[in-house]
Amino acid sequence: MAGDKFGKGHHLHLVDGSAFIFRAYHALPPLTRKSDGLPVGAVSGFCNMIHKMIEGNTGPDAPTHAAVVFDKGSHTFRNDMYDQYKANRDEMPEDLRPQIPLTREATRAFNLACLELEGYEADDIIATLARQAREAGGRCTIISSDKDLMQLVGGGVEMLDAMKNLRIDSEGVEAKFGVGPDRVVDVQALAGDSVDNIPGAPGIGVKTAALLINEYGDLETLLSRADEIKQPKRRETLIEFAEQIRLSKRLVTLDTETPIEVTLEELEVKDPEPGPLMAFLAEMEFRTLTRRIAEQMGVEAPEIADTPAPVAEGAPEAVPFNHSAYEIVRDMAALEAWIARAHAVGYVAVDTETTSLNEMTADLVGVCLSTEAGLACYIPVGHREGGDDLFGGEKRVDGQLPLTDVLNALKPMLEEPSILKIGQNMKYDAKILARYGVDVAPIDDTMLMSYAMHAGLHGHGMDTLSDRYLGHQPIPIKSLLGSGKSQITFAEVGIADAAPYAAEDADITLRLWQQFKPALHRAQVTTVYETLERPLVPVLARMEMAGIKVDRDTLSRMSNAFAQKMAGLEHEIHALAGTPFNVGSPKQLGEILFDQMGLEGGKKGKTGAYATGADVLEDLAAQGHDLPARVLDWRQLSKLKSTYTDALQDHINAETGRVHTSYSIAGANTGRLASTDPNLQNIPVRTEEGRRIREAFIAEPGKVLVSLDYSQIELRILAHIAGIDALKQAFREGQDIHAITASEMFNVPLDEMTPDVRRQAKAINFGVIYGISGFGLARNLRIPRAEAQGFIDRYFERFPGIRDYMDATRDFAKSNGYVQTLFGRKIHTPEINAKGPKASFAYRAAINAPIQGTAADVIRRAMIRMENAIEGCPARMLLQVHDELLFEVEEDAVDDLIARAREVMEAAADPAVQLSVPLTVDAGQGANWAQAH
DNA sequence: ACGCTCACG
DNA sequence: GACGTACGTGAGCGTA
Repeated sequence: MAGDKFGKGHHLHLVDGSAFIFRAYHALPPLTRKSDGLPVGAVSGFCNMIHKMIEGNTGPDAPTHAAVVFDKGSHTFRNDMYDQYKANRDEMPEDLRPQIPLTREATRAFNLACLELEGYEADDIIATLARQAREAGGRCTIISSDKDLMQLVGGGVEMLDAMKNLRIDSEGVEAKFGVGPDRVVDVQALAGDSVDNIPGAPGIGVKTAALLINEYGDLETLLSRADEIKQPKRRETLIEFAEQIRLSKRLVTLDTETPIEVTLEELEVKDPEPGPLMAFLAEMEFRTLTRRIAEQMGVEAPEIADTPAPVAEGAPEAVPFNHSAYEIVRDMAALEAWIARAHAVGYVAVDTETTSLNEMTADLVGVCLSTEAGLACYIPVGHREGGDDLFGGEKRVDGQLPLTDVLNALKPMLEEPSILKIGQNMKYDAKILARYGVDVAPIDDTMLMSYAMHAGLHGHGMDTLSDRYLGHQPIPIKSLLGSGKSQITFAEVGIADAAPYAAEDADITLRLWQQFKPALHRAQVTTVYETLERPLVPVLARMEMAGIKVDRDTLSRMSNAFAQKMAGLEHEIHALAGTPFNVGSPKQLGEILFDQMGLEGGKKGKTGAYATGADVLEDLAAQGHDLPARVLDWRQLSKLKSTYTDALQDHINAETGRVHTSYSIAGANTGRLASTDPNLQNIPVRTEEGRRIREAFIAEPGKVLVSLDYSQIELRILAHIAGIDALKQAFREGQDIHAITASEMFNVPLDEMTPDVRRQAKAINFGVIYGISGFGLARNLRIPRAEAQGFIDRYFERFPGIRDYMDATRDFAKSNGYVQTLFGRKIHTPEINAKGPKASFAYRAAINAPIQGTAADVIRRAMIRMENAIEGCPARMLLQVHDELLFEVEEDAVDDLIARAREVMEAAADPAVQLSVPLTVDAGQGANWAQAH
């Protein structure tokens, strides 16, 4: 019979592989491979199920042909029909994702045909093959319990629930749906399916649907005669939702004509070959299964090492760096070859070279790709002759492909969902390419991988990472561009010099990725990377590109006013000093105050200069000295003018009229973002004079700025983490948290609370978040140290949970070298076991990091979900200021935006973390940021 | 390049 | 018992 055409007497088994995987994943604990921590629980379960199935395939029902069928990709033709199809499905768990390709390998290792088809679900392939088997006169058994497949039963096709070992034939289907297999889709179309998000007819379930179909024969007859139905509700539903029901039917109906390129004859059952199967099982390190199958096959089980592989930190690279091996791409054939390489391996490291570090204005000069360690190319597109002539007519260097040709060729690859684009600080490259109409996705980012694994240990720039993890020092960019005044742009660097530098960056990035990818699992920060780092990249890129409108005239007027006031103050200060000096020089000011004028309390810092900080000057001013008081005023104005009203004007983009900040994702150790060029996270707000600078941040005509900020988020997180019932209750009841603290500490009833007592309690609450010390609190409250210590003692007495939290956090940091946020972010504290003041710093940072970091995680989650949540609302998210999000919204959509954004922010911890305190969000709106805040 | 000062959360 | 401190950032300025 072997080799015969499939037909009578043959029996095809079709396994719903994707269902196997999910069942295996959920049934088993999260096993990991011992040598490197790769998650393999689902693969293990999958192999056991396949093995068990093969073992049981004896006797008259044994298959002559078989295949395991998988879903491929998440987008199918059904999504084109209905964008909500399966839209309520959760994302695939992060530790399952890397196991998916391994299950394909497992299938092949068992010598089973492995089928999948882009754009189709496994069910469609199964439907197609089952139809072919039936038409050929053979039998077919579908190994699955998915009711969506029941429409295929009949005419020699049956289903088998492998778990319950239950065969389902036409009668079984009728028992389940109340109709025969041929009418299953009609019933499903009416009943809908919440799991797959099939809408169906509202209020009609399987029972009613079967009743109706049995009465009218089929769905179309039912719908055309819907007006005959007696029950008014039912009648109206069927008439009103007729189209939705028809759509549902199309969604549940399986495609029996998928273009699968395999013949039934090719699916003939073959015995597993010991070689490849043993090799795969051993590679997965499945000890028990390897031994058992080896015994059954009568072969020797391969040896599986029992020790974790050594961590290759700082190990020398396997492939040496060879700059002359990099290719300069100068023709389309070479470019196409590189694109083909990316398609072949499914990933590619990408790096762009540009004329400046400002992504909003930089021009593309070249693109680098790497698909393999040591193998990289440079594609020059924007090199120009240096030293432009008198007419400014810079000439394009010869030997470069036209920019548009290169972009047209690269765009499909850079946007191809099945090719992973790897970058170091990919937000930069993505923004550059976005300006050339390329939407890079999906991405991985070695900087963010390092941040997830190594926050607190070292920086995450390419040079640091290359040195540390590849033992290689990259070519310094300075050697190409020079520095200072004579610095040139990358466009002016000769292609021959540029290529090794540029291609090397892609090579390094790829090598780092190869090393970091498995290390991410070992460090158990995959979820942090996948949910808190990587998805933030496109969100921030869009915020930065949106920018915020800043009114130059407002700033300019303020600058002039500040300049006038400063001149007056400067005059007074010089008069008071009796001599002109540079008020902006702390050194000169210190000498004037403490040497010349002989004021008390001059303290020199480590550089030998007097300290003249605001606290020092305030003390002197409080003693009645005018000069330091004037200097304080002058300094405030000077700060506002130079840092804000002047500098901000230089950041207004000529094309957009807006200011585009850049957020560093891996800048702050705790998970907070940092804003640079310019920093829009420290625009003044605390003093009235400074606050007015926010009036220059405005909405476009017809739009409004809306600010939403978390109320007391860090204290709420502290109350949750440390489990302080009194504080948690106060938050639940929406009470004044500082007043409650004061009341508890000083035994003052709430209605007798004075502002001063409340202020002290507030300082203590914040002190706790910062890793409180008597010295620090004393300085902040300007009270004697002993008194401050007394406050702290009383606070710990009243809220012993705080002390427990601090002790537990310190102990954890000491034994693990890091602390964690509620979402699993790790912040390393390498100096916690040092001696001296360093340890004190590390201790306080360790106390603070889980609280600040958890708050940072929360708002990151909100930002990542925000774009979906406000879709359709004419609004854009512009800025993040740690606990605040600023939006620009069309006037008539303000209330809608506030409602939606608030909902996302308040629920941002769910479902990963169930906070025992509510998160609440305050909202404001106005024509400018001062009003909105 | 580095420290000081000060803006924010 | 002494040490030197509130946590996390970035920018502009003066000084070396």
